[in-house]
Amino acid sequence: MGIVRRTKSLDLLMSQFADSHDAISAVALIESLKKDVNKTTVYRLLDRLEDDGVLHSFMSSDGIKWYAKCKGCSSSGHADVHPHFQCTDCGKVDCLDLEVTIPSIPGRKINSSQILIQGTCDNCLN
Amino acid sequence: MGIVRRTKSLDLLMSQFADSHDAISAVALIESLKKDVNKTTVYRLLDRLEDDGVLHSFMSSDGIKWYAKCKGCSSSGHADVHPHFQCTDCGKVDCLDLEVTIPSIPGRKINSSQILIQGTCDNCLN
DNA sequence: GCTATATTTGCAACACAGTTGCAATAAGAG
DNA sequence: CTCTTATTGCAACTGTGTTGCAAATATAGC
Ligand SMILES: [Mn+2]
Ligand SMILES: [Mn+2]
Ligand SMILES: [Zn+2]
Ligand SMILES: [Zn+2]
Repeated sequence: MGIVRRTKSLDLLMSQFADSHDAISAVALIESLKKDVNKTTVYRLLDRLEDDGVLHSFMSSDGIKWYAKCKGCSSSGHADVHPHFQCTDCGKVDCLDLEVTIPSIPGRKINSSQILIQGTCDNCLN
Repeated sequence: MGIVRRTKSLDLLMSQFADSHDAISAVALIESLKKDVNKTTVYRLLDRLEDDGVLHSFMSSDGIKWYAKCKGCSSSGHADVHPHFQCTDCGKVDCLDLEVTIPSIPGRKINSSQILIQGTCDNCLN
């Protein structure tokens, strides 16, 4: 169930991701679009965009969902796997272009892994 | 705000963690204790036990909170940092005794990291 | 451009994990 | 045993996300 029609809501939502590669929380998206787009629509668009490989999502440790643009993913799968970094000072969350190797675990089959790193971003360090 | 008094609720809760080192979700704890302990009490005990370094917690990707026993932690800090593994077949979640190295990131200070690995557990593989 | 149709949307109501205020209960120090 | 204070249960609440359904609208075909 991906995106079929190019709607105003879709353009408004995607424009939120236009300027940067930072992640944006569903809650923040709903807040900044609330004049124009119903929250149900925001959630539904996010779901479909994730299905399409346009956005990917992850949970922060406080249980809220974040979205960011994919690079090189498609509806057949998310190939763009990477850790995420949350600044505990300013709250900004972004995707890290970083390879973290998960050692294989005897007797278990690993399908995916999510890494959330917390700390202070370069903006907040200075 | 840690645990001060040895209560019946506390014993009942801790007995859930007695037999294994698997993680247990807050939701599952509330369910299995519901005859004897109010859910508010369960949440409050879990908070305090985490403060005391007796339990540690983490979120699974569906946004629910899990708890497991600590090894060598105290109220002054959680030292026992490790990845968690969730079996997508049977739902079991456990702590991995495994060191994963997070490379340092230029311009950022890392304080903590959470790693959640998903796959199939040894029980479900056979 | 118009029409038909399937997709998308908004709304209200809901689900569900977790929290809060407060009065009642009970641990345990003395 | 008594008193103080931590703990508990309850009911009501918060916040994120979901669902059913009727109304709106994108767009393919003409
Ligand atoms: Mn990302
Ligand atoms: Mn653990
Ligand atoms: Zn920052
Ligand atoms: Zn399993």
